[in-house]
Amino acid sequence: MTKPAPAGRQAVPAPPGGHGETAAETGAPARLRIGEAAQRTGVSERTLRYYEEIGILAPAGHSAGGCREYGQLELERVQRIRELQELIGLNLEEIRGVVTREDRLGTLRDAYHQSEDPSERRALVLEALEMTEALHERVATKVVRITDFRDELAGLIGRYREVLDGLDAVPV
Amino acid sequence: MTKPAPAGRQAVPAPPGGHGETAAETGAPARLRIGEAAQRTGVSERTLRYYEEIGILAPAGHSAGGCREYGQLELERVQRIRELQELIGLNLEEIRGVVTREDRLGTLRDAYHQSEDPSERRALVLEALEMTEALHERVATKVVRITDFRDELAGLIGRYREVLDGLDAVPV
DNA sequence: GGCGAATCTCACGTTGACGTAAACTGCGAG
DNA sequence: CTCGCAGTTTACGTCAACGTGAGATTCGCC
Repeated sequence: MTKPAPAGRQAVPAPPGGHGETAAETGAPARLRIGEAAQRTGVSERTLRYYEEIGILAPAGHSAGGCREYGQLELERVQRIRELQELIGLNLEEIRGVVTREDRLGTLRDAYHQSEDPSERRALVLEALEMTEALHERVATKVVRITDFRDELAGLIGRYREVLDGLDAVPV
Repeated sequence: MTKPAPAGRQAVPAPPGGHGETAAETGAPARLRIGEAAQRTGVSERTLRYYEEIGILAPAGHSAGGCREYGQLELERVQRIRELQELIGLNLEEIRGVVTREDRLGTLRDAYHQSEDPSERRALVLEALEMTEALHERVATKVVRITDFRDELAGLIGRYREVLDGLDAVPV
């Protein structure tokens, strides 16, 4: 990581497209190489390669020479991964479970899969639904706990302020 | 960890005191040895020793033979540490910063320190206040982000349900 | 087509937070 | 007194999630 980058909540800036030739013109959805992809997402290049290595993030494609290329989808996926990792506290193994299930579901939307066995498609959606519900449950619990904790801190701050006022009332 | 223990939100059960001899009688505030302390807090004995090793949790005292003894305060402190660790995502180094500052402030409450330099006491409280405010800020940000994420998941669940209903409408 | 910057693929190193095994000790029951 | 258990110190092992070169390739600009 060369530049820490506020790590805040700015959305991943879409790949360039300076004036008019965004994607609809070129057909190619504006790909980034690993260096810039790393900068935009705020992770290291090594991290992107590692994510690929363990199978949670594949580049959108490769250049003729073999350089990884990432599109908007992949950048957002990195954000998703980081969110699950830092915010929820999942490890990459658990994250793999989440994203692969989402991927399998994503293939459903592709037209050439519409012909598949309907009951199997139902099973896929159901599986994704159940996993999402489990994740939601987990997150909801965490929201409650962390909210409580925040309020405790607020109370603590109030008491500190009182003590401080008490001390100020009796100056040196 | 021998018994996983739901890891939920039950308060740390106070050390025994079977019938009437809680603490006011014996003078000693009901100490536990490391094995039971570990069980009650849901961490391993190694973890308790490790916390001591890195200076974030000292046992209340030792038995004649050198066994560590933990009281209610220490058990709660373990919970606090785990909360900061798992819920907020602080590492033990950061946690050390939090708890030691709280400790230094805690000595203020001890009567025999009332005589200290008032301006120094003010500085101590101020320091703890500022650190707590910084932590509160950090936690508040996290609350917002994780709440958003939870709501996103809820929306996702809704859409999955719709898709599923759509599939069910066209039975096999 | 040449050159410096960016990427590539191994492959070993690191760090935090413990796990785990070994050898020793204190102590209450039988 | 001995057995056995819970506890102690010391020290090496582990695992995830990358960090960090080394040496070979590729990119893109002059």
